[in-house]
Amino acid sequence: MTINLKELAKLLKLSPTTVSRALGDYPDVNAATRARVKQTARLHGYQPNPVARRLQKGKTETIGIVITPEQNYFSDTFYIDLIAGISNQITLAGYELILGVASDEEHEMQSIRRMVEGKRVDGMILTLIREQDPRVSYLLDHEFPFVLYGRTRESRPYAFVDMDGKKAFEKACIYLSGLGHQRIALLNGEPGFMFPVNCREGYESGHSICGLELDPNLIRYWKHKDLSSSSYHWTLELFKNENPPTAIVFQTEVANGILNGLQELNLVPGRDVALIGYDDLEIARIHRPPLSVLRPFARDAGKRVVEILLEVIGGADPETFQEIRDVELVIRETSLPPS
Amino acid sequence: MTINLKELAKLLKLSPTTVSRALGDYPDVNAATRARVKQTARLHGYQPNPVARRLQKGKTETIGIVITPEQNYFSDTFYIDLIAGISNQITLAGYELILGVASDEEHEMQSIRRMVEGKRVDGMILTLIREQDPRVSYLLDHEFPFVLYGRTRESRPYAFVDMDGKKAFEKACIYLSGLGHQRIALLNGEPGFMFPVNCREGYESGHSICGLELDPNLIRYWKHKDLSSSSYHWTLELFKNENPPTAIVFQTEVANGILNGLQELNLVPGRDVALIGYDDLEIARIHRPPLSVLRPFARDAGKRVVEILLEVIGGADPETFQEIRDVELVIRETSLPPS
DNA sequence: AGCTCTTCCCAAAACGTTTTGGGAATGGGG
DNA sequence: CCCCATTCCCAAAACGTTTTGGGAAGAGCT
Repeated sequence: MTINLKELAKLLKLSPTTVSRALGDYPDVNAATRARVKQTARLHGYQPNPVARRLQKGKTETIGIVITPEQNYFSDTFYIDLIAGISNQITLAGYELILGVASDEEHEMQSIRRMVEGKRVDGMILTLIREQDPRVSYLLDHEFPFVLYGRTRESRPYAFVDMDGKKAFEKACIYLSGLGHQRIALLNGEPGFMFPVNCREGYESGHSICGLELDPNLIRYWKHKDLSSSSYHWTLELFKNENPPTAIVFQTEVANGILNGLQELNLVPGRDVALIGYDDLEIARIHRPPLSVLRPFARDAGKRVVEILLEVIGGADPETFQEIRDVELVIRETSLPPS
Repeated sequence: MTINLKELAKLLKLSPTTVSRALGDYPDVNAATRARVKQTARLHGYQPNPVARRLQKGKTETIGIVITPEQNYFSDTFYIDLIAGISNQITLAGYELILGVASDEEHEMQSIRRMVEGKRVDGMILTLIREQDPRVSYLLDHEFPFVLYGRTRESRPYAFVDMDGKKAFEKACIYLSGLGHQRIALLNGEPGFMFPVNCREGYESGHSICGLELDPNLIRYWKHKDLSSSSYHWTLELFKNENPPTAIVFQTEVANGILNGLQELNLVPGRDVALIGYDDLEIARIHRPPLSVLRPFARDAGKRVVEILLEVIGGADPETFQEIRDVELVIRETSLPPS
């Protein structure tokens, strides 16, 4: 049904070589023949067989990503946007995106090994980065091209795109402090991951910039595994404090837990407690009152990750691609002065 | 760094043919040599280059799926489980899953054409099926292997795995009717998709079984595009009715909108209005009170979809693979008798 | 010894591209 | 008229497998 190069060449009374080179816009083929080739190629809907092409080129033209839903990926629509951005850009480059799904760290590593050692991909994208991340060491050890969405603690140079979580939480604290809040709680992500580390740094530097006192009782960590129940739990705990917070900063993915907690306590978001979440998820927009948020641009970041990965695959120095992107503070109705 | 077949053969002082056949467990190679081959293959970490293998075999050993986040895929964790199940089974079979992300129907079709006509996959999996689905016609026209997760209106035979949405909503209505509810509302999915059609059928047959009267005012449709706001809106509308419902059945993905609506109206879920959602999403479990739900098993369904697709790719008759799976009714705290 | 049957192995072809390394015309300059 | 560029094309090799179609050696039988 579908035509291949040899048949197309026979049709055109040309050699496969010339047809291939015509389609590849090589300069050593006559403009007229090139046009003729392209014309009939289009006519017959010829598309080079990607498998044959990959074998010859020694490239898979494929990049891999492994997700771990159990670690609460997709309930966070932020990651969907990221993957959408990645996928778009990959398609634009004529590449393929292969997806692995792993239930835990062990399977995740297994999936990566399969892709890398099985020569199934030319490069990898990593997300949900941990402070000590075995995936990063593995890929560095194997000198395999990769880009992180996020950062890790690793002395060897590598490419990454990350959101400036530190500055984001700094901004939030400064803004809240400006409104008069003095007791700001941080409901932070699971320890072990890198992002919460940055959040905490920003939280602390924000406090120090504004001359606010840090109270360890106001910092709590939820768990990926039971996102909502742990954030609910810690919200209740925060207000058992003899000197409870007047504001909370957090990642929007746990908004539900926090809001449930506040409702339980008969505290009205915005009026009784100021809230600023990181990530502009749907819940932030549809909640009454709508939540103030810190907004990263995931789709754009996904695009950038792919651009960089393709450069790295092409042999560019990873160290030259380390981008930390700004995050916007969007004021809605849950960031008012303390009552 | 990695060894290939020819090198391995040279090491073993055997021909590539024999090595290949030894690894492939062909009977025409001596048991002792087979063992020796496998041993050294393992020792050197030999893995056949999948690209070369695919070229020779004329199979991509890859299957494709295209998702449309804008049509609210992943915010519904049900689909994550589905993809997880699919991915697991695909990996088990030694296949690859390539993922396309499309923003609308046009790009979706484009992505499918690329996979099919570009010979990038051996088969496709389709989800979020519409009543008239151009993807299905396209694949049937091209005699390309595929399996639907869901059903469509199409006279030609095809393979599918679907949840019994009809029986699910029938069950829900019968249960509610048994509790004494007489005014049951249906907040249904977007028209044009097949699933809501089944839901409605079940809703209606449930009513007819119980001898309940159908009131068209109690059936409303939300939109994928603004899931939460449209379901919020229709919840408010339902109670403007002079004879408002005492129960609502719906898809759990719109639970947030409904719960917000009820809160606005000062109606307590469970006490003032009974609720049964389709899909056991996290929100159903963490909400106070926890929501009664209809629970399909997505992970298992994903596994089955892949099994069937591999059969169909292998040449099996698609018509013999049409599975409609039961859905369990899980009673929690929002399905009490009317007050 | 001659014949057939197993058993075990292999050379060569094939999959569909792209790349390499020319080579045959043509045209222009001397 | 000869030589050298330039232009345009192509045959063959290569990518790394699997499959095809034997073939050699040895065993068993008459």
